[in-house]
Amino acid sequence: MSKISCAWRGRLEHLPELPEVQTVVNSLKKIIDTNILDFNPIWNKIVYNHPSSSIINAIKNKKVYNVQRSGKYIIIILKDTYIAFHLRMTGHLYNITNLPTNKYIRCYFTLDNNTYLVYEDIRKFGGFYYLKNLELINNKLGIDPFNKQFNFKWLLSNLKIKNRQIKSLLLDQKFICGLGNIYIDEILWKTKIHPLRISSTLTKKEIRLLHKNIVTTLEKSIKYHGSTILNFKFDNMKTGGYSKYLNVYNKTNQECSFCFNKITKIKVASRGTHICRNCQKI
DNA sequence: CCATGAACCTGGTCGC
DNA sequence: TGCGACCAGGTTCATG
Repeated sequence: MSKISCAWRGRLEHLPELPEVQTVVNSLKKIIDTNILDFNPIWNKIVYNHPSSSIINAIKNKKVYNVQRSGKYIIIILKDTYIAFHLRMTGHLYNITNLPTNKYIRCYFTLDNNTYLVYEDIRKFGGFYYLKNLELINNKLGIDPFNKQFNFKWLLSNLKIKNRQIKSLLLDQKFICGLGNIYIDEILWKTKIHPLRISSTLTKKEIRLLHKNIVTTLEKSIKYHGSTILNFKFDNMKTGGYSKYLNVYNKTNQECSFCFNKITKIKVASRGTHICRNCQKI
């Protein structure tokens, strides 16, 4: 039993943000062109915008055209229909040959290639929207960090017109989509910006570096398949490799790898926030 | 406009 | 050993 709880602890360590969601999307490309034979909503609130049982027939016999990412959403494109999954904190979406049995499976889709698309979630915060178009999702999301229009000029002008705590603003998916608690702490530490700094007061120089660090940090994490443990099973554990590159997140009381001062944990926008008080000054 | 906090959840941890 | 209190956190919503 101790082995199990240890595994679960590891599993909870990191939450899905843009790089993790992109990694999941990449791993689900293999379900493209399969047909959905059946949908089993195990937890009745798994579909955000409908009673889950009411969409079973609508999903049956639909072909998967594509799987892509919008912000932290996983968009599964079916004919005239979209499934927009959000993993929230503890969600896991994966394609597997043998249906696992555990109490955290919230729903699964049976595919016509003898595999299953399984959704597991301890805390039941995740789920999906069943949609006819992506308007609802698009209205929730600001610019994607990998959009060409997300450049230094965009960031400069948009930070200047806001008077918000920089961490709170970067957490806002309607401003920039895809960032979350972990990468924001890392990015602000790298840029030597205190998370409580007001966005409009950042200097050009800081914003230039901030822009660069947002893009490069996400790129590097995607390269290492994120820092989230993906498709967890006892006999086949896939782990994202980025965890070892984290500098401040979950490093309270450890040494800052730049100045060797101790990392402190504070509260910003009601989130646990990790900073080096020496590198990041208000 | 902006900040804060509750609600949604469950498992893990800590203090007694 | 166990029990209550509290924490974690992405997002939405209500409130000041």
